[in-house]
Amino acid sequence: MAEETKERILDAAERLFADSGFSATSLRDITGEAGVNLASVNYHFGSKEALLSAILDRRFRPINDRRLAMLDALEMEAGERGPAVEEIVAALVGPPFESLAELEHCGAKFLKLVGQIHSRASEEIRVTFLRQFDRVLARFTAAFQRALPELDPDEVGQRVAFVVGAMAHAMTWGGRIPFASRASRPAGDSARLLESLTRFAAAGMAAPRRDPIAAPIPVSAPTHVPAPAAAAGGRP
Amino acid sequence: MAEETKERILDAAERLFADSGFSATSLRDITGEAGVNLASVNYHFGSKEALLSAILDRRFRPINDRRLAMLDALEMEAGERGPAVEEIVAALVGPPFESLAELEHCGAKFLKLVGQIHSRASEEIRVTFLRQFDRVLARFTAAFQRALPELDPDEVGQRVAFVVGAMAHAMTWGGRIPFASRASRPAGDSARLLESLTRFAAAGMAAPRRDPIAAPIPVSAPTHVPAPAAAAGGRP
DNA sequence: GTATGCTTAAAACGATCGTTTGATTTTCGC
DNA sequence: GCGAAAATCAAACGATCGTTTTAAGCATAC
Repeated sequence: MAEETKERILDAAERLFADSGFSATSLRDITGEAGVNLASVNYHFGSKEALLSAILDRRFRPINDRRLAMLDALEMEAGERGPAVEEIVAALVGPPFESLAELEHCGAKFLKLVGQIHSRASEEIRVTFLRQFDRVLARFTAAFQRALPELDPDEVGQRVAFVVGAMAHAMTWGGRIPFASRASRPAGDSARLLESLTRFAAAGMAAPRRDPIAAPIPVSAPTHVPAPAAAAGGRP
Repeated sequence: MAEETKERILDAAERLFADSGFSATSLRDITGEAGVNLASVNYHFGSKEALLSAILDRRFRPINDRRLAMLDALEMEAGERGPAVEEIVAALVGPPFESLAELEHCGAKFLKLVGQIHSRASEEIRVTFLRQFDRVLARFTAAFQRALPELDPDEVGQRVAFVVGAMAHAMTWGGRIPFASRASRPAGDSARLLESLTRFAAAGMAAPRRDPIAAPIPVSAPTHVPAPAAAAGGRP
């Protein structure tokens, strides 16, 4: 019954962390939900932070392994020229959604937790856990740079960050925007969401490079836009 | 000295919430940092949650006002045909970065906080605060749908969500990916980041629509990808 | 000068937090 | 069946949390 207790704790904590956040969830909430003793968490995991680390590791290890395996297969197949942008994007954003489909309702809670970790991670968690992302994203960034040789490498890195952000947001909110009205629209299944995200990310990654000569981009209309109300202390 | 105390609290709380999160930051941390009395928070704002609400409102109101003003100007200028995708994107993602530049170091902390709110917001905060985003994004989604008439409206909505995610991630992490190595690379100024984001988002928004007839997208190589280690309980 | 309204100060409140303790029960190789 | 190891349990620990209370400062209007 040892392993069962650990998994019950992991499941309950995963759901509660995703719903209420790490700091706002108490060990008593978790053990109460899991139906285990309060001291079990510290017995099996050592501390509350170590529990969070175990949650993230349990879900992300297979996802990242699969990402790298898919990238390996793509590069093996493409040979010298390297895989296309769309293929690399699919290898990056596909595995999390496959896991989501496999985990059914349970996985959805985990993806909400992922979104939190992306924005708020204590120093301890970041160094011990996100290290595996380091190697994943380093490899994917390199693959993108080879597929987009006309781009500045730093530009590629930034665009990878944009893809990660769009992916994290999509996983957290299911492709919807979490606002008051129309918040509960079904908006299609996750396969549809994955396809939209892949298409969006591939187009964004392959966007034309900044022309170093001509005007950069029509970033804002040349009309004068009246700064509204000059709130929050515009420069005096 | 009344207004000064309130602003000192707002500034300190904004920074601490961004660094450590809402739940992990105590009122004693805030008042200690601000150099004011502990009871001042409850006196001026009523509660800790109301303080967070005030922080978000102070920064976001001018940003959203400016977004809508820019969109107004664009639509006024473009006439019947409506503004182009790149222009709408610029009106959506530009104002937060302009505020970032104006606020100097102070604003950077706020943007980190924004990323947190995007993923972890209590029910109370969501309904009272995010309502203004509702009207902003409704208008921008409509503008995008007019600029991209060949796309399914739901598809446009999803892509807007992707843009929001990429933007939130970029604002939180400054266009870098928050991982162990190379975490402190300067990666250029915020103007460069804004331009990259705008170009990426515009290309993603204008991605070709899913062809309802042909094969959807080469989403994964047809080669067999060995599921690595079958970790985390592949289907038995 | 005194009264009044707003703001700050210091202290304490009850509650809840993560963690630890020590005893008890269960498990399992022998 | 026995004894050591593993696991669970109830209870408590010290600390810190958000909030409240009570008193003191300090202007301005009478």
